[in-house]
Amino acid sequence: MASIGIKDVAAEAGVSVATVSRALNGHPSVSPAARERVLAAVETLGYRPNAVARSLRTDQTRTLGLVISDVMNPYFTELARSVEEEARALGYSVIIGNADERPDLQDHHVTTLLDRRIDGLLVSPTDGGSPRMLDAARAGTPMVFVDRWIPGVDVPVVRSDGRAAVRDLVAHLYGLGHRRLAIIAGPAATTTGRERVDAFREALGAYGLPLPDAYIGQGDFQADSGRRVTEGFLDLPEPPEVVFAADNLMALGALDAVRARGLRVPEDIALAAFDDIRWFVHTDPPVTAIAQPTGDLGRAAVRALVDRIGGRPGESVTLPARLVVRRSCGEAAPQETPSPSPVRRSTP
Amino acid sequence: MASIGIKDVAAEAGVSVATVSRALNGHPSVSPAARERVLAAVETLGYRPNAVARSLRTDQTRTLGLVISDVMNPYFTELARSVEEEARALGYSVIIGNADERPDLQDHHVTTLLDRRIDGLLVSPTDGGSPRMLDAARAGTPMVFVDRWIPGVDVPVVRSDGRAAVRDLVAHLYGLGHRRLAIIAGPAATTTGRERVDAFREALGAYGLPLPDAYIGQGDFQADSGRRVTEGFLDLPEPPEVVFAADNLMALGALDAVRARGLRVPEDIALAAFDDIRWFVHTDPPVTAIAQPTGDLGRAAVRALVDRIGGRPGESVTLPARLVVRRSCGEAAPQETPSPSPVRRSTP
DNA sequence: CTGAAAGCGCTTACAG
DNA sequence: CTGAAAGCGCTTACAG
Repeated sequence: MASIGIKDVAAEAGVSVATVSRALNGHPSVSPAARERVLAAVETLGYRPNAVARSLRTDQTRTLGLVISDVMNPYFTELARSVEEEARALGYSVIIGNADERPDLQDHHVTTLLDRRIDGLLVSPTDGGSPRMLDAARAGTPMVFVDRWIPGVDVPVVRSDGRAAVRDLVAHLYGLGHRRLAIIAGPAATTTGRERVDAFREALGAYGLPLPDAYIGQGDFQADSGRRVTEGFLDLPEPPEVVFAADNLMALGALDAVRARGLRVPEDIALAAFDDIRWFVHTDPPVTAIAQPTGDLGRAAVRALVDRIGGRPGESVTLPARLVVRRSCGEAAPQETPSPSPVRRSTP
Repeated sequence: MASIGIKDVAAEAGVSVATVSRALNGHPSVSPAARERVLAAVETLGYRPNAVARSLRTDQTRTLGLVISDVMNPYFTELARSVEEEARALGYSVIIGNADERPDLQDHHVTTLLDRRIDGLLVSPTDGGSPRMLDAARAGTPMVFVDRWIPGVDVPVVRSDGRAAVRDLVAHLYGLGHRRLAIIAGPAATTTGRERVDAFREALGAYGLPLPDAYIGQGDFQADSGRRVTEGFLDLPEPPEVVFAADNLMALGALDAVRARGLRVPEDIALAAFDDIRWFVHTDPPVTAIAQPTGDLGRAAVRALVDRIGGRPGESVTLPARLVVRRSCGEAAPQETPSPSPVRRSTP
């Protein structure tokens, strides 16, 4: 049952295991004849090198770890996908750890990944970081933060800046006549959780609008919290006219809550969300959202990490997000054509 | 820079590496005193065992490979999540390979996973299977198919049977007065691609309804194909009254196409989908769909695989899917309350 | 260009 | 209960 190894290949080809290894790794000093016999032996035996053994010997696994807050969030799903694509293009595999917004799970995955000796770690921290993660960063484990980061830790950060887009959003809302604006915030332990509130407050300030505590609902980036917070808003003596959800899942929850009360968007209450997803085009009504350049973020993060692994600096990247106006805040937006498809047929 | 190893711990604790290993692996024959000193040394040194070395030695990685057709498909995202959860509960990690419905990518991932010596492979095949995958199955690599499978390969299959739900769907559509029903099919190379068409045809047959070729559009389970096929349907001299998309992504594409033509669902054309997702509650209109017990599938698949790894048989499981009627096929369905939340507050 | 040999960090019979 | 030693499957100086 023992699977066939390099020794079997060597025997079959009539050379030493050293020569087999060299031939397989494209080492220059291998005679064409030897190389040919090795390749033939590999073929007839169906030999496949054992990556575990190779990793132990070379001290590199050609594997990247990606710890994200929540795979079920379409934003992170897309991020994970672009990370895997770029990694594959650069010759790496990626192992995803889903923290589910839980610090304990995040720590579990960081530990597991480190134990497996991944070459580098990409993380979108759920909190301020566990000791294990902080230690790893300090110890020099190649690491980069994506989307969210931990202040004070010397690690490149690849993220998008939503400030300008949030300003655009507030301008849009103000222009529509809305004055009582509320936000469903993400966890204060996350940078994105804090920043989106700050940006929102700042933008409101520019219009002389306040952001009272009652209009800041504490969510956790998951749908249930969006529902709960929205119910709270609706119970207020003076409910807000607009709810801005700091991510798309909480917007889903908000939609649930509004619908459960038999209310309508945007007639009874307007809704906007951070993170754009394809379904927002087809929701009732289509949801105004702030879109991040997700694929670019994932790719840039991988490049930065691979740079670090290679001993190069690894640059931090900040990309702008942009506002996509639809109908959930009132007033008809221009008809949106679905995103163009490469195989799009022109039909009459 | 060499990270600290078992030798360092042994030195610190004043014992041999064998004792350190035994203490750490909970081997019974270790004196309490020795165990204590080892644990203390581990603590002060911050030692973490090297999983790569351990795997080489024990010939097990405690890792499962999961090759799925498309992570961006919410159905598979949820499947992946439940797989990871159950695997973690059983002490395994999982590495996900995203085939993106491409046989070549699927093969890439199967190869990479096998090279890494995962203990078992979970796959939802994109096609009839590459030689590598078939060989692995034949060679006895613990393996189980989830959702899709390959006929003739002796591997347990964990999937859901949608036949009854498709019959319910057709009954629903027929009851609504629809007679011209079309389907956007998945790739014929996949079992689910074929089965859903068969089930649909069979159910139509029970009502004496035909399924003409013109009403079978060939999709690939991705959104663009849903759009393309739907455009084709709409261009027909006699377009169908209902479009049934064999997965949720193609339903998205169908929605795009219908909207781009300025038509409305269900007034101009009805829509139903295989695979239910949370957003279908909030789309315009809410989409009638067939829901699979996704989480149960993922968990059952992991259990079957772990059984195989342990030398046990590993049982095939078939779970029923069920129809969720909403408004996309016409006639108002009863108001749907969002799924109950554990933290749901009762509000006035 | 090629081979013998050491060694990566562990685990585990084998003795004691 | 404990240690010395072999060995998992590779890669890579070191000689030749």
